[in-house]
Amino acid sequence: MSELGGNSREQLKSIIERVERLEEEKKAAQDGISDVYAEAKGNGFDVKALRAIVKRRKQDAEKLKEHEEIVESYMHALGMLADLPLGQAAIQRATA
Amino acid sequence: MSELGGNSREQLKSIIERVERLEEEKKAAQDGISDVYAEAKGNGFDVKALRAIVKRRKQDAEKLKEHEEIVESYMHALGMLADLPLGQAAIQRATA
Amino acid sequence: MSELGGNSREQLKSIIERVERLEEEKKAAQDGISDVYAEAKGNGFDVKALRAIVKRRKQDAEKLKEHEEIVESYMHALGMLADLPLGQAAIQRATA
Amino acid sequence: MSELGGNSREQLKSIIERVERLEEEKKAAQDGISDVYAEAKGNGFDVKALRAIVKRRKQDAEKLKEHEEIVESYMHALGMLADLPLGQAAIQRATA
DNA sequence: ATTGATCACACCTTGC
DNA sequence: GCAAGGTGTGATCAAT
Repeated sequence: MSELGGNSREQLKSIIERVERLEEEKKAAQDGISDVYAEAKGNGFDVKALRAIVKRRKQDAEKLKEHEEIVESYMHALGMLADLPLGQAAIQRATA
Repeated sequence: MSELGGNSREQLKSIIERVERLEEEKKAAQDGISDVYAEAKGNGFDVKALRAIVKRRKQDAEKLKEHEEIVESYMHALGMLADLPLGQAAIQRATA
Repeated sequence: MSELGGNSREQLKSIIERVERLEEEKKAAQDGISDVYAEAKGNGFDVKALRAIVKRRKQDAEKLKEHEEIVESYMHALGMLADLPLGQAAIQRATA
Repeated sequence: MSELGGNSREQLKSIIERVERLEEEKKAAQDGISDVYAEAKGNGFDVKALRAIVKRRKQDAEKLKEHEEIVESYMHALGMLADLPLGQAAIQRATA
């Protein structure tokens, strides 16, 4: 059967501790979210609608990011043209 | 259509901001976990085994026991599996 | 551009047909498995446990043993986990 | 610990047998696919290209199915008109 | 029922 | 050509 040397043993302990620490943080964040919604509900808000808003905003952010990456790639492709007048025009067309 | 007064509007803004802040923290924690495992893998650890350790430690002892008892009872009901094709094959391999 | 003679064309057709036929069979088998589990669930069986049984039986005994030895050695290297936060908590729960 | 009565025991055995039988079929199909490609390779075909063809044909089939479902829903929506002259015209427009 | 994470498997690619 | 590591896909699982 395989055995772990003292060095690996320390590493292992560190890994487990770090993961468990992070999982606690993750759970804390999730609990916080639940709390916020619970409080909102107590103040008369429609929690389902709130979740829908958050969801939509996240999707919007993703879409924006995606778009910016495309623009980015265009910019890069046009890179060597960027400081010339006609290059400027091309960039304008690509990002319009 | 329903409208929100200035007060509720402020509340709403606060709710969304708090949730989004917490979701960022949650994501950061998850990313951190992935990073730790990736690093561990780079150091030669068996990530699957690491996950098994964390899971085992997290798992409610009761629930785990329950699951294992069900599996156990099924195994028992199958008479140690000896009369099923794959069971035969497994036995062959084990005794080869 | 490369062209296929009549002979190769026939071969090609045969290859595609055979692969697609086999992929249909594969999918049918997968669907059948899902059906069996769904039916079992309807009869009150714990599907997760059933999957665990099948998995355990399928698993190469060697490989399973290997995995468990790694987990084992990790557990051992952690000195039975007693000095980690979640380990403490688990002990608390177990002895409550 | 939970025990299974004789009736359930029979059911359980049947479930496991059926699943394992289906998994064998699934594996046989997968192996057959690999064999076909291997044979094709031996006959000078580019396996990667063959896979691409099969993949594209599957995608096409899915797209077609999707399209037909939409048509189907239109047909259904127009259902009560289907046997009247003007209804026929509407269906033609919807499925064009 | 929906979503995100994990897992298993087949595939591809790189290095030898 | 093969073995090994990375990638992608489909299924399962957990949490919501």
